[in-house]
Amino acid sequence: MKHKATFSKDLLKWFEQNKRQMPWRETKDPYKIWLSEVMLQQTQVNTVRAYYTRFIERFPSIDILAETPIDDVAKYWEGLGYYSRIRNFHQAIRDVKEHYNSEVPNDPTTFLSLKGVGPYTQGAVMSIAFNHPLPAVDGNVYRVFARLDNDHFDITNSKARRHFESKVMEVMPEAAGDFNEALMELGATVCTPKAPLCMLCPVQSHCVAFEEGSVLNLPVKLKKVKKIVQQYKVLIIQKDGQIIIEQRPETGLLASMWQFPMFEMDTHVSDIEEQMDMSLFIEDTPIVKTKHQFTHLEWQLEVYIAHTKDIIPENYQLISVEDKNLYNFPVSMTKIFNYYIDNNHQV
DNA sequence: AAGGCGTGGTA
DNA sequence: TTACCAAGCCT
Repeated sequence: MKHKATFSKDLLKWFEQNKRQMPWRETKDPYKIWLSEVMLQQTQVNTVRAYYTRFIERFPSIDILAETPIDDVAKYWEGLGYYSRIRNFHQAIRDVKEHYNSEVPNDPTTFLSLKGVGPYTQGAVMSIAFNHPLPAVDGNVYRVFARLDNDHFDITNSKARRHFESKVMEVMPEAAGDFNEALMELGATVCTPKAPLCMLCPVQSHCVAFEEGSVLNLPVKLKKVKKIVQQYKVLIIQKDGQIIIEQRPETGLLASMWQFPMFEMDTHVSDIEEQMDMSLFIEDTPIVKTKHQFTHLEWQLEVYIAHTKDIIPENYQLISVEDKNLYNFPVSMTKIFNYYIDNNHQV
């Protein structure tokens, strides 16, 4: 970010003048602030408002909540989603009554140990209620700092939270709670994911992504692609002291590379013989089972020794083990080849 | 450490 | 319709 020295002051000034009214901003009660933070996890402000008000009217204090059975409490969470939140919160509140004299612990480490309190909730409650100088990094903060610093760090990476926490701490002012709230408020109302209001942004002059025109590309969030599992039988077919290989198609996965003939796991021997136009004797048990990982899929391979006396069709190649360096094999096949040699399965 | 957990809103 | 997003945490 640019002008690091004045960033926090500019943001706080904007927040003073633009913060939205919310029920939980009308109190300094740590219990109520905590409740609001739990409700706001993965849930938008407009959804939370009504739930928060009803909940606090019914359970205005830690003692009252702690003394109510969980099933009665859970009724006040119906429709809000992520229901483990209320079970964990209720358990935590009972712990607070039991072990901390019904007062929210004014100690970040103790507070973090409570059920349902993670790094975000710890930072948010401790800074807003007690002004501890801790970061409270949520999705908004990822986005705001990724843009301020034109930072292309992948936010799905497990190291992302710590990465952005350190950025927050570099500019953390004395008013920690207000600053954390201001960052989230900015992300929720101005520095939004799809249609950010950069022309209204109070820290536009600090924003490198705005300068570079990369705002809409940030933050970087790599797509999670489900790995497809493919299971194959791999045949090492022996004939007259040599073995059979084939070349893969010119396009696609492992284009034009060589491999042992392989067939989907549930292919019957008769179908294999028909496809290869050869008669085969395939041994009953695989000599080895291996896995091979690609970016987007996984091969699970069972390797079988087979024998034939037939003429080899033209689309196959009969080679000697010593000639394997003359052909281009992917790692998966090289491993099988080496296993085959090292374990004396040769003819 | 990657997946599961809920619901409502938006493009 | 589908995909993605929204103040995360637990296992």
